[in-house]
Amino acid sequence: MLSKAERTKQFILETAVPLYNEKGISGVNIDDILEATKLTKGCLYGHFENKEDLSDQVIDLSLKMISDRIRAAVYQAKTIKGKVFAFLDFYKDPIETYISGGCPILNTAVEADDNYPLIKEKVAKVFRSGQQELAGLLQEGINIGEFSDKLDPVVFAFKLVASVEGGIVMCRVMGTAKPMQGLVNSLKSELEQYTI
Amino acid sequence: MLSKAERTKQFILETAVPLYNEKGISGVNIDDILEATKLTKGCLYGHFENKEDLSDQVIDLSLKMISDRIRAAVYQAKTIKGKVFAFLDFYKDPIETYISGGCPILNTAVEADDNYPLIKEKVAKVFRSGQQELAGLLQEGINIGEFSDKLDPVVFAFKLVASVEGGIVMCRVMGTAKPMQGLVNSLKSELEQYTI
DNA sequence: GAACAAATATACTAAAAAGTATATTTTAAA
DNA sequence: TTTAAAATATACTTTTTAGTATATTTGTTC
Repeated sequence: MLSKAERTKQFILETAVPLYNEKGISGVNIDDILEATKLTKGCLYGHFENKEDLSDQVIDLSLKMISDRIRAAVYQAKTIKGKVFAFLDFYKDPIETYISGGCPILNTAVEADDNYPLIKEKVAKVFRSGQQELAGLLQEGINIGEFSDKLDPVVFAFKLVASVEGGIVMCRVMGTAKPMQGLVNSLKSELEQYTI
Repeated sequence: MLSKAERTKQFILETAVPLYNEKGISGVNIDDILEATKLTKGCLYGHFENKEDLSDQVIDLSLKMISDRIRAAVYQAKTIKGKVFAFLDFYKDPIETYISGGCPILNTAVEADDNYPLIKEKVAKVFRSGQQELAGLLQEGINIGEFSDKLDPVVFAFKLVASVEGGIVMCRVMGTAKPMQGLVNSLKSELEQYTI
């Protein structure tokens, strides 16, 4: 069983995750977190050195949560095509996202890019490994004869992730999930073209 | 000729544009701008009511600058296909962007989404009109027989913008422009498939 | 080129945010 | 169930940032 302190720390991190995703690292302040958790400064600073330490751990958790969740969704499907479709279906509704505020990978990428080199590198790792897994999946599909070898796994994997991530932000800001359906369908039928 | 004051105000706005694009609205502070412009508070507050007013006008300028620039690039090309390709080529290098820090439309979208409803609506307008223009272009291509009517202009326009915007962020954070080339080529050959 | 208005600089105050010292409460092991 | 250590709350200080009052300088119009 977790100790009281461990549970409190986890509670702070989990409560902070959506706040950070919505407001961004520099947009969140300690008082926001104290209000959301109903805890006090003394308590919070007992678990984290300073705001940077907190931010760092919150982002770690956000990236882990979303990565795990996407992997779980993909894992469910049986065929390669099914797995790719599951990935695409994951963000079917870009308005009500798993973590409130959109995709924490992209949100963090945008903010970390020119401001937080360490966090930037973490996000890069997530993108790289996600990319690699998707590309590996597509390559496997080619190997077992599910897809034509005309399909470039690396390029298509990037296209899948980039368009979904961009689509989420666009839908959110325009206040409609509809374009996402069209996008996902288009990407699915693009893959269908390579299906043997 | 512009008055001294008008020139100073414009200078402040133009100097602030890349700062806002890199650091985000809540990441920029007044002192950053004073340092970059070598001006003083008295001067800055002579031109802007407060930080919100400044932010608002900086974002307006950023969105206008990037929109104008993309339109100009697209305008150059003669054929419809050429125009779409020009759009895709615009962000060939996502590292060294027109306005330092990536695409201000997407960057602003991410931050404004849950925090600045007025700015969010401005970004939405930019996305909507950009979308509409691209879709209109594609529709025109279908009308004049340049593209097959199998092409869904609205869906493909969204796909173009979403994938490019997502691609920019991913490339920036991973520190490589390469995947963008593959993406752009893939989108170009996708359009080629619909070319008669 | 004087003179007045407009623009800008200086030096300050106010507010917001981060961080800390210490008191109090709670947990959990003896 | 007592007690010492750990966790949390309170009340503060420090730092950072925004904003303002006023002095000074600079443009521009006659």
